[in-house]
Amino acid sequence: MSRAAVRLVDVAEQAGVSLATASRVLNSSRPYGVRADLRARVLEAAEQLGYEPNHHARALAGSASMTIGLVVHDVRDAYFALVAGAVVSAAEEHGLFVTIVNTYRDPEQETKYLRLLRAQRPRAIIVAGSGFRGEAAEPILAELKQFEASGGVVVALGTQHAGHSIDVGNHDGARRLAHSLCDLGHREFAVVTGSAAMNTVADRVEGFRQGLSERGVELGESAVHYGEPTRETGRQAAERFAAARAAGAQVPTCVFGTFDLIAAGLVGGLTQAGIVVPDQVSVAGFGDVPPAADMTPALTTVRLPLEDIGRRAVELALLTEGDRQLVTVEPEVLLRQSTAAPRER
Amino acid sequence: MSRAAVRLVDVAEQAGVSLATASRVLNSSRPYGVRADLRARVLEAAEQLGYEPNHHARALAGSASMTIGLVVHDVRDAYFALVAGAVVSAAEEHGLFVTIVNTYRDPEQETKYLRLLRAQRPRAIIVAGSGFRGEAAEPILAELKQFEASGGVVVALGTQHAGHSIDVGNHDGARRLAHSLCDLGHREFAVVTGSAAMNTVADRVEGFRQGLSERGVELGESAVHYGEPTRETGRQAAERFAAARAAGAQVPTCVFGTFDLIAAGLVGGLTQAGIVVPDQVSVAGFGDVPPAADMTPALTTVRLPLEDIGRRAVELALLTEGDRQLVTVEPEVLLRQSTAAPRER
DNA sequence: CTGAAAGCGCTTACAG
DNA sequence: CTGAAAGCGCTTACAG
Repeated sequence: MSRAAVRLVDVAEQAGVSLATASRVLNSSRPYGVRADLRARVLEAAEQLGYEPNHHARALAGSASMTIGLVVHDVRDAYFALVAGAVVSAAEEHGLFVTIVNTYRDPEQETKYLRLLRAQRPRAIIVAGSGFRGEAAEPILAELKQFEASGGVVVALGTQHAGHSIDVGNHDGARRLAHSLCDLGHREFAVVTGSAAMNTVADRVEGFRQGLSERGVELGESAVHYGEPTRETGRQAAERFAAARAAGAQVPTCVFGTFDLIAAGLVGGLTQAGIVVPDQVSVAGFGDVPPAADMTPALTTVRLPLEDIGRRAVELALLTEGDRQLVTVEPEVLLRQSTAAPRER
Repeated sequence: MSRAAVRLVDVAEQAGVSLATASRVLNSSRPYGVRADLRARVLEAAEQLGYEPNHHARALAGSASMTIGLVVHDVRDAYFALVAGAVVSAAEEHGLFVTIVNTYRDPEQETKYLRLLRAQRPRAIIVAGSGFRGEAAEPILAELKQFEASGGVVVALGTQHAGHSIDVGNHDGARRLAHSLCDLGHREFAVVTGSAAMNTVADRVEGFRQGLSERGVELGESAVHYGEPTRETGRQAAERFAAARAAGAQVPTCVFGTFDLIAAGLVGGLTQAGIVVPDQVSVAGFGDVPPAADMTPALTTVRLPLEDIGRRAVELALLTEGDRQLVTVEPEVLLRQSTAAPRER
């Protein structure tokens, strides 16, 4: 119960061996390093003293860092919470720790925290944010490159910043969803989505458009409504649809909210306006965030295999050499009660 | 673009000053430490080289660690995601990083990760789990004490393991909820909750019981149903109530699910069994987890001021001396559509 | 197989 | 105000 933490010297002393020997035992490097009796004495001493090696010293002395940096927009967001959970679980299996930073969808914050993260000298940085396009992405990319240049590994989810990347299935998932909806009989669609500057948004919209196109349906640019990835955006869009409908305008039979939250807002807004989902309009989301299955009606959506993604991300993070990898995963379309065949008119 | 990261010597060299001087400038300690021109040169060199100090070296050399350990049951859980988000935000404001570990509601895991966390030498450990009672808690407590003995600070949420603690309001929130429900006219209650071994459960049940008692209503032990904090537990309980009701048994007019998820299951199960909420039975939850407000009917629940809790936790984590603190926060009862005055019989 | 010693990148008394 | 030097707790060639 001394004021300071137990050090390796303390262990070595108690075991009656040199520092080097104690270190070798505790690092379980090669199997035949240390004589059995010495090994036993060291282990016992460590156990007895409750010794826990100082990671800082370890990292400084050259052994690989035990931490992984995880960059998300906000852990409070269900999607990122699931990603974070998967990464933390996978990391724990490898004895690694995960340090989380929130960037709040702000490129400047992202750059700043990436830089601060470098100071921690994590073994790898996993960028789970949706990334940005164009100019905003440049300083971020620069930070990532510098991290790589100093020996760190970068894993990007859903985008190809730098380093390894995992295609989480935004494009492919939206494409498959489009197929399913067309197969249900829909031909007139609208899309309500987040900011065009986000990769996630662009990927989902493009994937959806491609999927429709493969079924012979064109999605015009005017059918895509950009906003924030929030319930409110969905609700407002719903009100506009309802108004247009009341005014006798031609209205889509199916609306795709590219985030479950948007879709939830759409369902709420339409219902409130007296439009029955899915009888009059079908609504689909993306993400399969927990409440999606429990909404009324249960939300048709796309599930990304987040657990799988987390595991793969950590595996890539552990790679010490070799070429950049590009991993793909299989998204899954979940047809539930918020979509149905369109009514004849 | 050398292979290794930029070091302080590199900066000092480029600025033409000694290591010590460079260090002083970059640590912005006392304002009048270094001559202005030297200071400027150091700053410029650092900027130019993209220097970011090595935290490991810093920590080893004696400056306070920049990381906080956060122990949760599972970040995927909405409650913990919100807590984690709040802690990460607050930490970022102080330039600190948060390392998250998941314990999966398992005392052994918790002990293990607490121990591994010690190796990271974080400045503080915030234990956000609901904690355990009795024997299971002992090794956890021992780890925490050892961490404190070696100079770390411990902050416990919702329980008083060791170190500072924040009473997150489980007891008080449930107590206030009981008042509100009694004021609505209810006199017959049932409680559906998680495992009795969890502090959260015990606190909420006890608080609820006390609140009722203060309104002259007694809650018998047989009216409390223990299970898991899941939707399924709620659903099953609902089925039992429905069966009892169909059999003509006396049934409570109001059921309190001590977790929103349980309450959601209760509402779902009751509705499915043809019992209308709140007309026939009122249901209340606890937590105000995001979907709560958007359920149909919207769920009456208790909101804990998680943002506030996160901020206070980080403040306590930063305390370097002084007595243990016990912080209290103000939970809020949110009366929504899932509760109403009981129907006369 | 084992130990003495150098070195990782910083900070901080201690001299000047 | 500034610099040379010791030391933080480890790991790892290098000798033995």
